[in-house]
Amino acid sequence: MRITKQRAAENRSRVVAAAAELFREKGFGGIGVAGLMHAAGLTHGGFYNHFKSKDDLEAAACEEVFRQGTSVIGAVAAPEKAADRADALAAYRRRYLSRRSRDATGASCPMVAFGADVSRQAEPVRQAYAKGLRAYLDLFARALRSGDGDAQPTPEQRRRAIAALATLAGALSLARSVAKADPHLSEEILTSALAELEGAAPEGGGERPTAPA
Amino acid sequence: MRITKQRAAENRSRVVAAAAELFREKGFGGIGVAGLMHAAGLTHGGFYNHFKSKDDLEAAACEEVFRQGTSVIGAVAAPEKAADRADALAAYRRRYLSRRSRDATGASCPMVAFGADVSRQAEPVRQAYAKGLRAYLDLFARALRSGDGDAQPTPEQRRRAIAALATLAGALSLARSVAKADPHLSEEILTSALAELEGAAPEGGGERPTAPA
DNA sequence: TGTACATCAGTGAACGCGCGTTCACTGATGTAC
DNA sequence: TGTACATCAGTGAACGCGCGTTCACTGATGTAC
Repeated sequence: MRITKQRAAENRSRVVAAAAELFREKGFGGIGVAGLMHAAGLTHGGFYNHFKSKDDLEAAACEEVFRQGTSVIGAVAAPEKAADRADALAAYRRRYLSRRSRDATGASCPMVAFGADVSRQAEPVRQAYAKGLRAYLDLFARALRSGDGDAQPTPEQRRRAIAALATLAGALSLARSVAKADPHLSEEILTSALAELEGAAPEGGGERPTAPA
Repeated sequence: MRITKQRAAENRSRVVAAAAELFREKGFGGIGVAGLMHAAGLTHGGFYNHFKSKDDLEAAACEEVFRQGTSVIGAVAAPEKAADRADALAAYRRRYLSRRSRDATGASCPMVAFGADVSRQAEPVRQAYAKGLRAYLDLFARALRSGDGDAQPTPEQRRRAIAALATLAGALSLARSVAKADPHLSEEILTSALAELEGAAPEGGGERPTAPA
């Protein structure tokens, strides 16, 4: 039952998409080859027509997830005017630290979904992850540059981008880890981190709300 | 070959200690019952004399790891004088965001080691984790209170404690995830987060190094 | 204190199960003429 | 354009393996007298 080359490529994409969702939701070890193929509407035997191994798919899924992530943050970094970027960034923070985003584990950002596991995976997965994170951080730093022109972010802006990303990812991870067992604490974590980031005015022009008057 | 009750209790402790280390290093799914028992110098058959299930040991290991963590942060929160706490906190941050701590995966803080996985584990594990995190956060907020007396931390100090913890855990997690594939980026993440936290002066009395003069 | 026996922590073989991977097979697609 | 055949994506059974868990057994410990 040979099928069209185009159809085969679509099938491969569906497997990668299913993996991108299910690996984030259940972890790399929490879903098997058979389950992934089934989620893509196929049987498990054909898996090795598309991928060298499960590791290979993990790397492909990692790339796919970062591709989505960089697309989102790319839109935040894109506006010409600094004020527009600041607005986009503020909206991004609020979305990132929302209950909706906390509970959408299958659509999560890769840093939170894969963070603890990626260093335990095979080398191609780690390479794909590192490459994705570099791209993501470069864009995030660009989103923080303060001028209206095309200037690259300063080292100071890059430093703050890294710290802000650590706070975002750390807070989402903490909030998610206690979401079921202590919803109140989970909420407190989200709102506290958000308040800190708003107060710290990552766009470089604002001031802390609690700063001495 | 029945053994002393005291010896049996010591054996149980050794299994929990091995699990606390190996679960952090390899993840809950990365080490099996047989491997854990072997690491404690026993054979796997006796496992169920001490624990109801692997889940049960996971919860016990989680408690153990938080017991260690709260002991460390408790020492930071303990000093009577605010300046002593500030010094202890600064030392804690530098230790937490060091290469040594990044590479010591088996001795890691539970937020980074278990963060992504804990919400996928059985309920007792999530309960143990949530209880541990509450205790840890309470102490961390106490470490940030600014007065010399016995005063509880203010809501503002608690908020900043949560945000600082998110930054610490997020940065360590990011740094660890790219440690092998991109050591330079890993280092940059550690130093950037540390600089941001030093600048933000979490003890409440300092000022940002980049604040307008 | 000494004796007799029940208890139970530890052992290692065995279980059923799900995993990643391999394989012979199918039959529509792609291609050579 | 039509025909003949090689290709190869997909199927489902089968593989070896490691996992969590169970079990009959051992023998020193703990206890009742």
